[in-house]
Amino acid sequence: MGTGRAAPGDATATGLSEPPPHRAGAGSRTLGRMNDQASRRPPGAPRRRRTSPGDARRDQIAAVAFLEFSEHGYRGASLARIADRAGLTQPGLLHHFPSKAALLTHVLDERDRRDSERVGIDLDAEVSWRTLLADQVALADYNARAAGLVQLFTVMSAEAVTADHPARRWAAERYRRLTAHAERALRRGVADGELRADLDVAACAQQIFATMDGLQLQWLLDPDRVDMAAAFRDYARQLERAITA
Amino acid sequence: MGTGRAAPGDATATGLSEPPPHRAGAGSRTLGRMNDQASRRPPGAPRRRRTSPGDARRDQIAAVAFLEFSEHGYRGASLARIADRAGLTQPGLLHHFPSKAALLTHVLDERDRRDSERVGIDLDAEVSWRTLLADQVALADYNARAAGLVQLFTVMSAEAVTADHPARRWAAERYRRLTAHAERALRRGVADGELRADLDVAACAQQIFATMDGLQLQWLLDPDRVDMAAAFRDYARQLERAITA
DNA sequence: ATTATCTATAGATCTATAGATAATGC
DNA sequence: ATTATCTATAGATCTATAGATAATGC
Repeated sequence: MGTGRAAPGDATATGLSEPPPHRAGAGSRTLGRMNDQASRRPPGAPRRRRTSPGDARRDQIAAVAFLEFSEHGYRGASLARIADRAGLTQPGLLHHFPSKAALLTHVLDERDRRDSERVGIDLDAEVSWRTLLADQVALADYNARAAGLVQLFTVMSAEAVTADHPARRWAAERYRRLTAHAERALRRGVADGELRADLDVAACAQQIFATMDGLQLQWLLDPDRVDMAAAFRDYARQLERAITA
Repeated sequence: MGTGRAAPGDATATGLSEPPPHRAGAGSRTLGRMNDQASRRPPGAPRRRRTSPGDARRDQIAAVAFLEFSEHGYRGASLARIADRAGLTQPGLLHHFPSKAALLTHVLDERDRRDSERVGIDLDAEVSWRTLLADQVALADYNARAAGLVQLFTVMSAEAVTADHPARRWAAERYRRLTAHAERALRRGVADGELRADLDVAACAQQIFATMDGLQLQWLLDPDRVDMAAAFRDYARQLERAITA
């Protein structure tokens, strides 16, 4: 917060080295990380032990960056402030990540990767439409206790539509994966005769995540007025009533 | 775009002096504008004609600012660039608006005010639940042809949750008005026996605007894949099926 | 007299690079 | 030898203010 150098343990002390957990839709293991050169070893380089001191530092920086990006957005975030909170100088930070954009994509990819492990949602799995809805309801419950994570995704997704934003591809790709997953589940429900034959599968898939994300936004703006988890649960019930054959 | 001074007619030439139209929920006439000191005359000052040259300049600046804020967000927008596109210098711009934050709140308030005239939605009117849904469906159709306006609202609403954002109050207040309007309509439907007695009115009201805004975001990120108007129309049909008694 | 606009500038930022120095790992 | 970190700094920004000059309105 101040201008002075923070103690190295700063982020950890605030409980930030392992920030909140999950969020809407989780990530798939297959999508592959974006362009995060800094994390790749040169091909012929000697294989070092799984967790080098450098990796730990990177994780610490990423944990602080997660907070900064969620609190200020990408454009409002400052590398100097992130470095300060992580206990090093701003050029010191850029030794670990080549640029601000690379740091953001690392944070987002890492979130996708970890969240897919933590929450039990695998976007590549084939699930029934009931499982799909139950998973998303459970996710809404979970997210209601992870405001920081919800805020990161909400702010980044919307900021991503602005000009030359480094998260643009990430955001578009994320919705493509989420809706594809939902479409498969809904299509199977139609094929099995459980869901109405005239169901617009694409539109319905888009609605599910639209409702989730829209409720998250209203909740972030006014947590006392909006019970996100309850509202989404109510939506899931309505949806079931409307689409079953 | 370039660094050189733009010709005074620049914004007008690009058709910007009267930017897009409408958007989600429209505004109410009653809410009162935020803190826009620059537009108030000192109490005892001589009343001048309705449209002074200064007001025209303000409108021109606001029209360009509208574009800049929607393209870059509040934090990514630059007063120098806005001034340039409006054909004056950056200190020249600050003669008309005391600060960047004041310029943003003026743009948002002005949008709310004009949109309530342009689109036929009055948030203070008492309407039936069928009218409410029909209005929102019509709005989605309308918005599908007003990407710039949708982008301004989408970006500002989400960016508003970040620390010390000048649109925070605006965004929170807007959802409060929108959901209050919807709740009244739904409550009447329940009272008249047209809607299910066990309907969760608050949750349902939140869902309607959540779905609208969530679809708008997906559409902005991937306009070819997402047919926002169709998806919302589909949602409205499902909702009707689910909530009628 | 008031309003609009300009130049000049203060005072803070910002990201990224260059190059030196210290620490660490085989 | 490699990795981590620092100081110093380039080169662009940014918003906002001070104060001068031009244009406009009664």
